[in-house]
Amino acid sequence: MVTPELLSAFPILKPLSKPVLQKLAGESSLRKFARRAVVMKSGEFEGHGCFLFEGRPQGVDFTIDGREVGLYFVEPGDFCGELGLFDGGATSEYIIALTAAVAVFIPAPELRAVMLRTPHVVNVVGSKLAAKIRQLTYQRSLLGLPNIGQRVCCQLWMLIKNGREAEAAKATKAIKAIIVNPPTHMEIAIMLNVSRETVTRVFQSLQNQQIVRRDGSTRLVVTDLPALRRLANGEETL
Amino acid sequence: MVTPELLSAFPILKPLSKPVLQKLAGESSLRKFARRAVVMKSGEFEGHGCFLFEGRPQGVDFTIDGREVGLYFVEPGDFCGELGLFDGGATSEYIIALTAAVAVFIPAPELRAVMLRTPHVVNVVGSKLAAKIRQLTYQRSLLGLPNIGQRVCCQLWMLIKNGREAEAAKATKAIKAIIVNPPTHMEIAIMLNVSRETVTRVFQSLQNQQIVRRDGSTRLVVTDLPALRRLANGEETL
DNA sequence: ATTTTGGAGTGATTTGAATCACACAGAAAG
DNA sequence: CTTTCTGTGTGATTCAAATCACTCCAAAAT
Repeated sequence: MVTPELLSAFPILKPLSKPVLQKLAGESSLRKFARRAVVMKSGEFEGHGCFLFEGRPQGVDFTIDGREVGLYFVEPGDFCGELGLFDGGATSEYIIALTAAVAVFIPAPELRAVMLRTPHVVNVVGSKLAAKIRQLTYQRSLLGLPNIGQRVCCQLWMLIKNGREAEAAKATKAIKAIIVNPPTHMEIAIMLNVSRETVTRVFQSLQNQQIVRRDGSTRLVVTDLPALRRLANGEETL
Repeated sequence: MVTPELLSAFPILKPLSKPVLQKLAGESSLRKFARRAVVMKSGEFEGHGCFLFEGRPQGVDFTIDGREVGLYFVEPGDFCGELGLFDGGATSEYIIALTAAVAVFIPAPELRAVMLRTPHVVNVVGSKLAAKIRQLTYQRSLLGLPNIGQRVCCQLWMLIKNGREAEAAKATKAIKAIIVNPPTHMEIAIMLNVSRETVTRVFQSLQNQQIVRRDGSTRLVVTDLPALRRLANGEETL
């Protein structure tokens, strides 16, 4: 079902030797998820590493009173479920498929064994944890922004930056940018801890000022990147 | 100046072999810090691992408008500056010596090389990052709570739990708990993203209901732990 | 022994975002 | 080809927390 070739499609697993991949493949399983399905559950000990092929699931958490808190997105080629790899602890969030998704699951203990023997893998996983910490720290600082318009603009800005890191330097100077499959207003609202209506109103305002434009339902065009940057930096207000 | 014996006083470094410790010791330096000195600066690439001997410095972050946010404390025998060890990236917070502090500094590249060769060390550092992620995630979910009283109570509850993890099981049943050196209202306010006055009013309310009591300026006594728990869980409202 | 400072407590007022309650379009499902 | 969702757009209303503008207190600093 899962072949070593399939596994080596993932950057992190690519440098592994044939035999190791072979063994991992034997223990892995391929799973498909429908929209809104739960890919990974929080609170599960010794779960699986989840390597994503298709889809764009979101990491979410829930508050004590059951409200959803959006944290991040997982992109194809990336993986999740790495939190328990070092300490065997539970994953802290749920991963939910916003669209249909396909992923390879590798049992955590096996993955962990391979990881500890392979400096490269350990390094990638460790770097990912570090990146997540930076991301969470940043996200938290966003929530501290008193101005909600600014919050939304920062989030948009981040979506653009993360969307194409290679061209980040260029993108900073460019005037236009396109966000494909942008999060829905609801999803943004959950991430930024505001109501959906408020997000809609911010977008309305951005559109009136010709800063963003919708292009069908799958594309969001930012037509005035510098203006967005100024708003995100708080130099201007909506 | 720094001897291998000194290094092996740290649990994480203890399992390392003599020659490795010898080499690390040669590259390390011992530094002393006065009260209020900056032990580690955020945003520094390829810094140092910092192993603490004496003192109890605090990890702090700053809000956009420059206010300080207390995050956690580093205890003797523990270490900090681990965020950049995997990816060479920058630390996300400042570490500030609240009291005089003594620490060994090991350059990050050297520490990193040793770490990648030693599964035990990699494991400890990785686990530490994972724990931090769990903590940040929880903190993030707190900010999603619509009821502010609940937020404050959750934070208090966490302070109690983290204060004495060993007795956590017992503490859950106990009726009283003492928080030594509690954060100021201002600090709580910044952590929870509310105004200082609001925190004061919540505390006022908690005191009126005989749930907490102040004992001098350095101690906060929780006199009705179950009530606090109910408030934190949202079973009751202030 | 004062002055200064930083934290805490408290009312009055304001405000901005949540909530409610819709309407509407397009996509997916029947 | 309807019907049902899901995502979005928009006004009216409400309300809780921010802000403001103070006082009070205790611990540092001079």
